[in-house]
Amino acid sequence: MQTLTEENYLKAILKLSKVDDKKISATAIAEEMEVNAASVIDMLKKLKEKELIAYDKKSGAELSALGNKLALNIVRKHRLWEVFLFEKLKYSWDEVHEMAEQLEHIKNSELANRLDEFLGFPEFDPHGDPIPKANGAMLEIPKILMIEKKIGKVCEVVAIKDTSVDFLQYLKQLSIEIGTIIKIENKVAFDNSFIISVGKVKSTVSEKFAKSIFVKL
Amino acid sequence: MQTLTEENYLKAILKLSKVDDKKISATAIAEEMEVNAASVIDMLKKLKEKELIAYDKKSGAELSALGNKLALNIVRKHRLWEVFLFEKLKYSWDEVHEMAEQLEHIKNSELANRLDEFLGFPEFDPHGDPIPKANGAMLEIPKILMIEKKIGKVCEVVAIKDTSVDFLQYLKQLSIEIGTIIKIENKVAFDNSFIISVGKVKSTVSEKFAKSIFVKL
DNA sequence: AAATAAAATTAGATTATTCTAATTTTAAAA
DNA sequence: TTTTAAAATTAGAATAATCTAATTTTATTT
Repeated sequence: MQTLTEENYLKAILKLSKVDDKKISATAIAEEMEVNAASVIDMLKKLKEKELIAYDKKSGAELSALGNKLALNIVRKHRLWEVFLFEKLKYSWDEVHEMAEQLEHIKNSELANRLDEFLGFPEFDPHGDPIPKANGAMLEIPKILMIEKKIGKVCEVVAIKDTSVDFLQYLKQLSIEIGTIIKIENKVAFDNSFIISVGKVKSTVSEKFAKSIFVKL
Repeated sequence: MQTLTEENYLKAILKLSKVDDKKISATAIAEEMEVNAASVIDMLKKLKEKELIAYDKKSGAELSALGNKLALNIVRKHRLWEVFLFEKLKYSWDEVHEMAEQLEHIKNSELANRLDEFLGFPEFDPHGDPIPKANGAMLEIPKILMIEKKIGKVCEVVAIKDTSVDFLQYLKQLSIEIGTIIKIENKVAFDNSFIISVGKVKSTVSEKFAKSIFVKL
């Protein structure tokens, strides 16, 4: 059985392993989790002891088969709870993450599956991220960052890369949600900002914005 | 903000305050929570510091107005989550308590009310215990222990006093749940056991059993 | 290769909660 | 009232997770 803290480390390592192929250093984990690198080293030792990860300073941290399974299951629970909060309790998408961070650690071997069934086996969470199945399978849909889209293209929002409350609230203000159709009206060469239209409303958004949102390929 | 542990102490003190008018001693709390009395003393100091309880060895522990409110809210969340697990996720009543012990500590100011609304404002949890309202009000229905009922009486189960997994599973086996009608067929003077019938099935149950189940007054 | 920067690690301290093993208080019984 | 038992308390240690402040390794630049 893992503690809540161990689970959070496993989740962070899983997350970092998806970003790119860079080695997962203690420093990277420390930054991701906003803790001190010294704390990370201690925990990596512990997780290695428990055979949930492999770790040496040369190649960094890597989840073992078991560690990967556990981490995926936490992500599964996190995203299922998000769907519950969003669909059933009518929370907005900028509110669900924080609660799901707590709910994902509730222990019961059947809970994820019961919740999954109750929710009608959803494929995606409210931010468009795929929900891992019980066996760890995850449906990935072809998507690219909005920044890759050319001027004049019309695209559909399928996922949000930056799920911070600030960004999600900004999106809500712009009436952008999963499924929204956005047209790339123009790009400003000066600062790489984008002029987009959502319905009949035109807005100018930053380069950072265009890198934070996924659209259908 | 209270830690999970502090919340559990408050809950225990609330529970003990309902049992009878005996003073709530450190020892009583230690027994209820299955921890060492020394640990209890430390925590009582802390809760007193935070003005969540009053405590001195002479009169024991007592919840402050704030402490009472917090404790009631935990009970409220516990029982609402139990209803969710029972009604929506189809867990059986002997399974819900343990998960609700975890879920009751999820932090979000609106959560209890959202859950309450989603569940249709239930009055009782799966064990027949009343669910405190947002303002702390709690509907108590007139009930007595089955042991008080005379031979020949027919009574309706309205709540379970002993909600241990062992007892709940035993009840499930006897097809007894909230709302079940039980007839007191006879009592055995020798050991105070009860001969009861549930539907067409007669069973003999112990005195302990008859003291562990509430029926409508 | 020497200098510098970045990353990893160790040592030692801190906080929250718990424990055991005394010790002190209080209450109950003889 | 002395004795005994129960309850409360203190002191000191343990565990999990964290931190700061070195120190050591490794990598990068000149």
